[in-house]
Amino acid sequence: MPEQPPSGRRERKKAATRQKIADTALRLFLERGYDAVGIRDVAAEADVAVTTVFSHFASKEALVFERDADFERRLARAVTDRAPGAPLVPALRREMHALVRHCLADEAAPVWRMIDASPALREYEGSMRLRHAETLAAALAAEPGAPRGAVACRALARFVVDAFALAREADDPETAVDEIFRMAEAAWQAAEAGAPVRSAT
Amino acid sequence: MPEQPPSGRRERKKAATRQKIADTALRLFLERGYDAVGIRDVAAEADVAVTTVFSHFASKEALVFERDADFERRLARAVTDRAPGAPLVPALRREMHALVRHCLADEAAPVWRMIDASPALREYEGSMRLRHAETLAAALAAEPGAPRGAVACRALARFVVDAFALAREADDPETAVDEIFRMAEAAWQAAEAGAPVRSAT
DNA sequence: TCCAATGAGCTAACGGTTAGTGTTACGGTC
DNA sequence: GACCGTAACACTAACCGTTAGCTCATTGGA
Repeated sequence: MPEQPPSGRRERKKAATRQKIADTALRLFLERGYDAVGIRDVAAEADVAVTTVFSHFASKEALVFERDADFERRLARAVTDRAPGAPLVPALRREMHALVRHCLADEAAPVWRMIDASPALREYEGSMRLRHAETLAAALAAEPGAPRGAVACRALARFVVDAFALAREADDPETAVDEIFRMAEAAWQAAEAGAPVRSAT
Repeated sequence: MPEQPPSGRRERKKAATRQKIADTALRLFLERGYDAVGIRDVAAEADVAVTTVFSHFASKEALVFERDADFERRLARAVTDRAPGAPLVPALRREMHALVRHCLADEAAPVWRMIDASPALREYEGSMRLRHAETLAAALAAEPGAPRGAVACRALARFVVDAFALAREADDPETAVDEIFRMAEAAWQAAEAGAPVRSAT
């Protein structure tokens, strides 16, 4: 395990720089609008070089979604860390309720308004969620009880992350989550019934 | 109907220019690789100005997906133009089979290989399909028989376009389409049963 | 103490995209 | 058949996100 050696000031400084960049960027974006702020503005305001920004974040859009690795982790854990024998889909539904509430009611509202206003950010979020769906699909495929095919797992995973996007835009997000998960539950059962995963003769 | 007036040379020339740009671009992309060809190369080879390229196509990626408005239309028509009383989901399934076959077996193979090789193109395809899903959702919502809520329509629509992406990547695309549409059928029925669309007392 | 690693910086560019400004050629109208 | 508005196209010159290539300096370990 050659992993912990650089444990000290170095790491702290790096993390501090990263945080400073992210905070500055978000502040500027909210103050002046995402499109009206350039990377060079962010770098200048955070007092770092442009290249430093890109050494911490892969793209301008990534500055906005700095915290969204949580989303990925929480969905996967809702599957893997649930009580033994607990049903799968309801566990995902509960987690999704929490995620939607979290991003919808919070002080996070201005951020989401900004995202909705920018096509670039919406597009970025879309492909980010797709990556999240693949992670979830992997977790589903690793489920011991009642295994479906890989395709069914990926389909359900996409359905679940789609639920997030749809609920966020719905008039009544809570109801929308429940509605979509009724569909997800049915789809998941149909995948079990219909595709015996080539193990039965 | 203020729509047909400019029917003449003007339109033909415009269409010809557009086609020449698209053909040139696709040829260059396939010859040298998508990333190795710049917009300036395309413009020069098609003997037009760079700004002309962008007056016909919204982005570099759009040059590759020139023909994919078909996809959107065919899905929507599979819903609206089917025989009266014919079941919805099987009609979509048949159309999806045709679409997958069309893009998979054809001489279109090199194009799809190119798309799969480029993150930019994959991302672009993703958000394009999302737009297609919205069109399909609108068609579903306009269905007279057994209306579901808008959320259910959007959810099914996304499920259907996701089917395309998943089938294209699956080992056995035909079987994958069938598998996913078994799930879709179940989901659609669950949406009917569960959400009475606030018309029953 | 010296070294290797690595974070951060600078300069300069590349490539997609857009404003701004003309210039033509077409199509409909008198 | 001359006339005018429109829209396609061209050209220049940039803007902006992103990257390459290189150097500097701090840090942690030998």
